[in-house]
Amino acid sequence: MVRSTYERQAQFFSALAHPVRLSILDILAGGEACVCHLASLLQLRQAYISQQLALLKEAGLITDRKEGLYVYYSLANADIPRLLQEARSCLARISGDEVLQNFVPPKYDESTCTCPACCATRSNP
Amino acid sequence: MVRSTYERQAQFFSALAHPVRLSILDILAGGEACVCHLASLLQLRQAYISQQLALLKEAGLITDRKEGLYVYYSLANADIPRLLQEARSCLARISGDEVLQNFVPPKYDESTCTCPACCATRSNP
DNA sequence: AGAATATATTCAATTTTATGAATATAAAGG
DNA sequence: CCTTTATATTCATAAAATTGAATATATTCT
Repeated sequence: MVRSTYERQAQFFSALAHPVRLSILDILAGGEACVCHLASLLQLRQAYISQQLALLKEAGLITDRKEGLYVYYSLANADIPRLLQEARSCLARISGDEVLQNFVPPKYDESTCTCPACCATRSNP
Repeated sequence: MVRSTYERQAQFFSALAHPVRLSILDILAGGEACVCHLASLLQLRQAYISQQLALLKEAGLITDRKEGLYVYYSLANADIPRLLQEARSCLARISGDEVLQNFVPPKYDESTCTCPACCATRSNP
């Protein structure tokens, strides 16, 4: 029973153990986003983003909301960004890496996002 | 450069994404321990424990100290237990699991440890 | 030096994960 | 109804992680 608890914890960390998934979580920390938006910001194929989103959702880290053709994803819990930041601080101390210590999630330029949802919003202000 | 930062974070989480490694870290949170002690408490083969320790050390999570035949491992940083606890809380909230919310690392009965180091200490108080 | 013992490493086999490519699904609009 | 379009899924392959077995290393003791 203790063993299975550790297995769940390990699964949780596994879901976080991927650079693209971490990037997605950091973006979602700024608010919900649709698949095409994430694909545009990260410059990755839509199908690939969908795969990672499915995994994050399976892990319970994100939820989704449908609106017409779009599917908007958001963090399942508001504590997640704090956990990620704590982990980064911990890693920074462990490795003595100042860059990591002062790491802040990159600020993507939303105004140049080429995703359909963004483009539609821009033309209909 | 941001990409490589995310890769390092992912590697860090990967090191944590394993039930046995998490168990080891929880034990080390209570103080340093030698390989035979860990093997005895967790009832796993010595070679297997050594493998996991090597991985944790490579990830920078633990350090080691040699003393005679024994090698004592300890946490590389005092914040690690807190991070693990935060992660558990986060997972507990996400999954709504009360058991996990109130999870405390199991208390192993050190007095019945059959490892040579412990046995030697018991006979030489 | 040789034996005993705690720990580390290497190797191989299995399983899991990552990822690209292709395709399916579902909603909206004409 | 048919087309378009955003998203999801399936499949195949490559890469990586897991783990058992065997063996190597290093330290202590006689």
